[in-house]
Amino acid sequence: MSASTPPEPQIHVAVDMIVLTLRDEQLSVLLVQRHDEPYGGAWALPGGFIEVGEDIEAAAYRVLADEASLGTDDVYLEQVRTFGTPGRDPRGHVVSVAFMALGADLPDPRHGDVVQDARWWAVEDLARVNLAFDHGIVLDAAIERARAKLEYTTLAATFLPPEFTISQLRAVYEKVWGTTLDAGNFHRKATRTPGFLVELERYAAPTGGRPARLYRKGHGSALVPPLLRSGD
Amino acid sequence: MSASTPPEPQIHVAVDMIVLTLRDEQLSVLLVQRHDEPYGGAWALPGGFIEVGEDIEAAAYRVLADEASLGTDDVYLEQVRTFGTPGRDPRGHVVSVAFMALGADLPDPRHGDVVQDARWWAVEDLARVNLAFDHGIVLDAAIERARAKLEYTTLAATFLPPEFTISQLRAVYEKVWGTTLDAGNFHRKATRTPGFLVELERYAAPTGGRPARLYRKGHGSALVPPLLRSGD
DNA sequence: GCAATAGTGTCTTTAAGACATTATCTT
DNA sequence: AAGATAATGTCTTAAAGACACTATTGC
Repeated sequence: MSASTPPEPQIHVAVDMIVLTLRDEQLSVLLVQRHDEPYGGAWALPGGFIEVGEDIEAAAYRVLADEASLGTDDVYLEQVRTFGTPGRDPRGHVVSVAFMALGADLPDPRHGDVVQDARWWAVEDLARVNLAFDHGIVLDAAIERARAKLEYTTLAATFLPPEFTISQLRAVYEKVWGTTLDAGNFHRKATRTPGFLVELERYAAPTGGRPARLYRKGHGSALVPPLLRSGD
Repeated sequence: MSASTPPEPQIHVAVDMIVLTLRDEQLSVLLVQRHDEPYGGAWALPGGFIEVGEDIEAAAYRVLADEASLGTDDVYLEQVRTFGTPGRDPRGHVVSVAFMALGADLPDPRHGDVVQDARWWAVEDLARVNLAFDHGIVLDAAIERARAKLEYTTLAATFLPPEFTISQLRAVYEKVWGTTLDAGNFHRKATRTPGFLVELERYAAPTGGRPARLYRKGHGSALVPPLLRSGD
């Protein structure tokens, strides 16, 4: 274990990545286990310091590549908020720009060079996880952002492969929101909202029932009127 | 945040304030005129560097006090986004956290110690203004955030004094969105949305017509279902 | 045939859009 | 009284909720 550095008279800028995907029907987030102090043994969001002259988004993609083996095309990336309360990192004043990264069925993290232990955690199970720094708050902000954006954008499709069925799309909403939705009403909403979906002439392999038509994400980004959670 | 050691040459962290209010029936933003290079003579968002050990929000309030004579209770403050493209400030690598600050009928800026020239600009007239740095982009992001938040939150009331009429509230929407709304339908929406308004037993001084009932902001923060711009 | 999944149709309810109408003030 | 502004009411339309029903597969 390396000797702890004394706090320098400098503000450091970092990125924290909240990588979300659906795995085994569960909304899951990628966490890495810390081996150094502070918070040795605790789980943390993948992150890293921004270098001088480096763009914030570029740093975010760099961390995704280094710590999650994810490329630019694998995820949708969006800034969530910047956290900079002085005491949040005991080593010094660290200002962190939080990003959420959403992707379809992302792979298990490779162990190796940079990261020792990294794994997906179901959001549902996070109460049992000891999170480093203020990462619990950061995580909550990102998850709430993702949940809210499903309401008024077409972002749900980023959790799915390029071609998908309406049932899969509905499952995204249900898993991310933790609710159930009426299949018929959801079908109507999804197919009649302009720009949401592009109907294909192909069908998914049947799974013990009528084969489902395949769709692709449409070009629209807004869902007007929105699809509200409130209705349950 | 977990991996590498921070680099030597510094990244500076700043806050940029987008202070919005309604003045003379127009959505307006506070800008300060620069006297130093770079961008000497151009107009810029009020802003300042964060000091080591200083909270980001605290820095935002400090800038509001110094450059706009505004206190904590005068405005609603919300983080918008963080801008950090390396070339945005020719003097070095500056990462700026943008905040929007919304207030009711904010006063003219005092000239003096810190700021030489500061004034309110109608958002409508901004096309004619030479803006420093990337402040045009920052400003656009904040204005769009404010416009969007009127749709699904009760934020419109922050542009008004504690007690206000429904017509004044409607005017907020109309001026911020640049649209007109049906008075009757807006009245229905405002009064029947739970948590939006608290009805008072008092009336505004009549202005050549039936006196308008006074309302106070309710405790709700969300507007469900939202009040969409699309309808115009 | 039956169970399972996908998709459509129908009725009801909610809420918005487009007004007309009434209420209460100033002049 | 006329004009202005505020508030309410009514009719229509859009869209969601709550289903029932049909369609197409595997077994």
